[in-house]
Amino acid sequence: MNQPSVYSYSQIIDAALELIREQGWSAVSARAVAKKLGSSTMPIYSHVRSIEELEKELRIKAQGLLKEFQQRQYTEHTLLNLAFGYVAFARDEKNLFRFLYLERPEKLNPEDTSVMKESFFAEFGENSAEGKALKEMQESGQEALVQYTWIFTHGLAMLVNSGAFDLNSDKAILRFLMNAGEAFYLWGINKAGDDLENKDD
Amino acid sequence: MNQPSVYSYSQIIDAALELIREQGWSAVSARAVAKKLGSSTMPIYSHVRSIEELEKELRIKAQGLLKEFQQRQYTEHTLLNLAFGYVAFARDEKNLFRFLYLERPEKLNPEDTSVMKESFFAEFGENSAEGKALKEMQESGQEALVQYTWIFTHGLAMLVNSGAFDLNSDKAILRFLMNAGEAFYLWGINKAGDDLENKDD
DNA sequence: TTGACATTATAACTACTGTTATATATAATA
DNA sequence: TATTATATATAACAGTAGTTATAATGTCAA
Repeated sequence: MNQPSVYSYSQIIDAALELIREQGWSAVSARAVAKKLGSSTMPIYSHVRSIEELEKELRIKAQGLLKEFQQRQYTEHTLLNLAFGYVAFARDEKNLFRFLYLERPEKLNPEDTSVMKESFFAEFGENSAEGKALKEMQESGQEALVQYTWIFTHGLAMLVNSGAFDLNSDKAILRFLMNAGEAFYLWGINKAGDDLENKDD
Repeated sequence: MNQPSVYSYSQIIDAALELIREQGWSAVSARAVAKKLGSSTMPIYSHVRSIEELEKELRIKAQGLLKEFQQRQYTEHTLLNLAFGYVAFARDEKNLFRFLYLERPEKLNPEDTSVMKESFFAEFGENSAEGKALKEMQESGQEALVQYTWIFTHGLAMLVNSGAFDLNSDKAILRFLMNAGEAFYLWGINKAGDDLENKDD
């Protein structure tokens, strides 16, 4: 009794995402997506209530792509993979990264840090000497260690994204991350539960 | 032979800047500035060729405000003052910071790092033991040290700006910065001119 | 084949933008 | 005082945005 839609939901999302990739979020409009799709604006509005809703869907899709970057096995270290994936995404998908975190940011979900913490301990298991030392750190010290790594990773990603740092080679990025991580780690061991615990005042 | 203008250049800039402060760059338009000024759009165009030029002027003005933040003497340490001022600006002038570095970024001027490096050495003068140790580091090691500090500062500023970290107290910000700086510094001393020098491959 | 209905295209509405042409008012000069 | 240059206001132009009313199209069911 009806007619099959010729433009699918995913076609629309993909077209819009491609627009962000190529020209950034500011290039996304109902008409621009339609043009990319070779249609009028109507198919878009039949799959999505508004442009605002389209934006939400695009954010979900983009976050999925980021997740892919972060879940690849660049190294043996889970935490390092997460951090490197984040920076590589900022470098290789400049407009998507800008869309997610710079131009149209929403509140950073609290998971971001807790996930990093988990994988951090998954990495430094009970085998390594580092793992043992880490376990002896206070809870607050552990959290702080992950926080510091996260802050540094975020900073590096922004600067690489903006072009302030031109890190074409993956090795260079990895070295930055490893060096910083090592610095924080060693510092944390020495200061374990010392300066770290009195966090707010 | 002419009439004194009732709306001055600085009045216009200030009105526009206030708009950014309150509602972000996206709220700035010829008509919006005029409304804030209680005038028509004409006085704006008599002082400024276009909105694009207005944006340039606003960026200069905003950068001046950032500089003020960075030049205050929060502590004894010049580098720490620079870093803290940057983060405090990101926290206290959210929309101005977003205007400068997030929404409408331009290429980061290379000075940013070189300035930090200079003040870094001005701080750790020849008096302190740290200063001496620092001098013994290779040139590349010194640069890296400043880079790492800069990256961390940038990351912290972004996260504080976005609300991911809610650091109301100056002390908390200072502790983050000092801890990270100390970690990098100690790490740099140990590794002096070791891993640090082979920077790109 | 015909009727009903979903999908799509066209075009319009409203609201906003930067910019400018025109008109008005005002103050300094002759 | 009359003239003239300038500042400002009003209003318009062209372009864009989101959204939607209307019309055309095509497909399925009877």
